[in-house]
Amino acid sequence: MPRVATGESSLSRAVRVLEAFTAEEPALSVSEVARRSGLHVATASRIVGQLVEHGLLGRAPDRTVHVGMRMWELASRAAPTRSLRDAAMPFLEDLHAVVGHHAQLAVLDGDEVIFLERLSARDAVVNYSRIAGRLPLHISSSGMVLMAYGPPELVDRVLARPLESRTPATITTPDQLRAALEQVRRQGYALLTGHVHPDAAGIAVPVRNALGEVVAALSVIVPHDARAVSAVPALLAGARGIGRSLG
Amino acid sequence: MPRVATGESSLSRAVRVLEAFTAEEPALSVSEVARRSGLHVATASRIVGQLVEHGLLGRAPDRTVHVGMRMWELASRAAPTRSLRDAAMPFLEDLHAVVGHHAQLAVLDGDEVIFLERLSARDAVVNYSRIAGRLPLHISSSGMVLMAYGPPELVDRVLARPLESRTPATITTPDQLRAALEQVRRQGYALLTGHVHPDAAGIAVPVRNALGEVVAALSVIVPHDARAVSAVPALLAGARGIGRSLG
DNA sequence: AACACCCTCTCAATGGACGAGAGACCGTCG
DNA sequence: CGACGGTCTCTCGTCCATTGAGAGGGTGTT
Repeated sequence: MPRVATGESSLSRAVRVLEAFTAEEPALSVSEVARRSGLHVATASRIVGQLVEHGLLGRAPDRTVHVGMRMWELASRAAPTRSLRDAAMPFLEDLHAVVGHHAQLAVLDGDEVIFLERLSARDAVVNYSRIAGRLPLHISSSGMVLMAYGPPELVDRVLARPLESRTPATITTPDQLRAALEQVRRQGYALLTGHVHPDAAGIAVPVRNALGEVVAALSVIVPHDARAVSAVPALLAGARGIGRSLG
Repeated sequence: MPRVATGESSLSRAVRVLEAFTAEEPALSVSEVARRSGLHVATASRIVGQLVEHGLLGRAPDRTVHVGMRMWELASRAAPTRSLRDAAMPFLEDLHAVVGHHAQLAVLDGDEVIFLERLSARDAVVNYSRIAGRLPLHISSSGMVLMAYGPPELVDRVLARPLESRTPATITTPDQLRAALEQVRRQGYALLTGHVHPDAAGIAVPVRNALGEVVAALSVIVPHDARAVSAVPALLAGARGIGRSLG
């Protein structure tokens, strides 16, 4: 198309532009967008201009660009997990009210957990997960549940790459992982203490639909102490409620 | 570009494809996408294919297409209203727990209300609003609040077009609207009974940031009876809390 | 078997997208 | 002040990605 052939569709470039925006830096200059997306500044400027026209991006008075309302609207109104979220919300609220701290709903996407919803108390322990945020499967209790009840080849894929370590407590060897998954299946829940953060414990249970398939993980993050495990019954009850609501 | 000139950017076509998906019909065939977006089937097929490759759309085993996880992820992780939603969530939960039925957070977008979040009880009265759904300003209590405290020209723009009517109680004349807005400003809250649905009452209050600017509306939908107005203090308290959290 | 869909591939033609460069603008520093 | 480094957008010639028609293969219904 230009002097230098690229062999790439113009739609890909637009997606690269959209991918430049993160939770940490939701507002970028055009130059910054160009840098992150690896596009020529003029190209980035043009694409950003078009996306702004369509409302997928928005432009602030200081000329910085951010994800637009329309983008959020299009993605949210027809989100693939809308029915799951709707079914889960009341139970997530109850769980949060009873257990406090963080209550979360997560699903499997690719070989990672993605968090659909999170309710947090103001004085809660630290939590690195965010809504629409991802974590490696072996780092989070939700991920352990999804792995334990997921397709067998999933574990193989996860083990095909080195297990990223975040804290000294992180599972790092295949044997540890397989043993931990076996324990999850035996217990019916996953309890990870200090795997994300030294002072936090994550507890997750599977959410099953009417067919008994595990479609999500319901979890809480609480302080790492002896009472942590007492959240399990509330989690199990919530997961059953969600499953029933899924119809 | 082809035999027939269009004068339209190819990115526009991709956006048209994305806009084909709605909350009512989140899964479409390629032909249906083509019909809704006004594109040639071959073109729709190609664009859908590309969007699926990038994860913005997903394809089910039955070949129908739906909005993809990645689309939701990109839109949600850097959503323009993320900080507002995060600040509001705890108060929305409390409000919902106390008042029951529906508790909602909405902002102004264009000349419409768009709902950012909604917590609903299982046995709640009907409610037509959805998350990422829109309503005309004069139809919802949230819209009335946003109009009452919004820029003056907003009311003019709304009145420039005929006021759509949903139920016999809907405000339909400019005089009614201006009087109602004046009342909202006097009272500090908007109470709409039977404007969305005969048996439902909507009550909304403004959410102000540290500068005193109205940035959102906090509202509840409750059964239309004498106790409805008793939700006002809880709403006002919640709105103040959200404003303080916005920092 | 005929029909009515559906989807994707191929194809030639062409117009929209490309990157370089220039110009406009801003704020800062010496 | 003027030079400078930074931003962003516009123009422009080149040219390849994009386009719609049509074909071909598939599926499900009549």
